Amino acid sequence: MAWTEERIEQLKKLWEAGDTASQIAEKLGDVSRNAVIGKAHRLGLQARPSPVKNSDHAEAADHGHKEKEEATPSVSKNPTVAPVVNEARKELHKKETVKSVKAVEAVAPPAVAEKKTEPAPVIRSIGPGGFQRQVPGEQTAPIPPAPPRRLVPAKPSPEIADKTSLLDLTDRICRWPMGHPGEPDFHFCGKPVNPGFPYCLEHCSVAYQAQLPRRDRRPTPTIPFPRNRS
DNA sequence: CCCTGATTCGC
DNA sequence: GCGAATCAGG
Repeated sequence: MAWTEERIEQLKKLWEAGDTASQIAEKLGDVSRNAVIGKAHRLGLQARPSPVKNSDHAEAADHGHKEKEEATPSVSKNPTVAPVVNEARKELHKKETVKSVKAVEAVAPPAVAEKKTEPAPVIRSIGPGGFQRQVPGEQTAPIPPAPPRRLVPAKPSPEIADKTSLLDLTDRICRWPMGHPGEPDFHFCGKPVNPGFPYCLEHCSVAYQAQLPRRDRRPTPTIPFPRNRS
């Protein structure tokens, strides 16, 4: 049966009232306990005391502490190590039952003071003169800004130096693109233009071709519109 | 063995 | 998104 509006409402109410998942499942009918739990999680309902979740019980209830508890003081608190330990535990649980804890500890190294401090790579843009700009949320200037006395126009790299860039284009020089936009050596032809055209003679011959008679033309291939998958 | 909730993962 | 299967503690 589907999760209708009403049933979701009942689920929320009963779950927050403290009913167990199986009780809720029974009251709603036509759903399993697992379905109730799954739905509750998907709805984001608050997690309630689970027997599996809290493994801190070692420190709270000290009475009758077994060697199992003293062997694993706070391993499950370490987020980087805990999954490994749990995985290893699952593996071992099938074969040996209890005493495997020490073996597990051997498998998982004592977490040698992992990175406590995140590097937190801050991306800053570089202002003129090479000083680093602050990012919007930043409170203190990261680097003492020491701009140079005056700004010198950067020289183009030698590969590009004699190439015709976008800024060099006039209506008298050929603007036929050489290479592909975005590539470092992209530039324009730059030769004198064929008067009245935006390109030089050579590139005009490429750009403008005589119209063939209709019957000799190749049909324009149809590019299929890509299916919109979701 | 029952109970519990949490998590995983194929559908 | 759904929920059976599974995990794991009480």
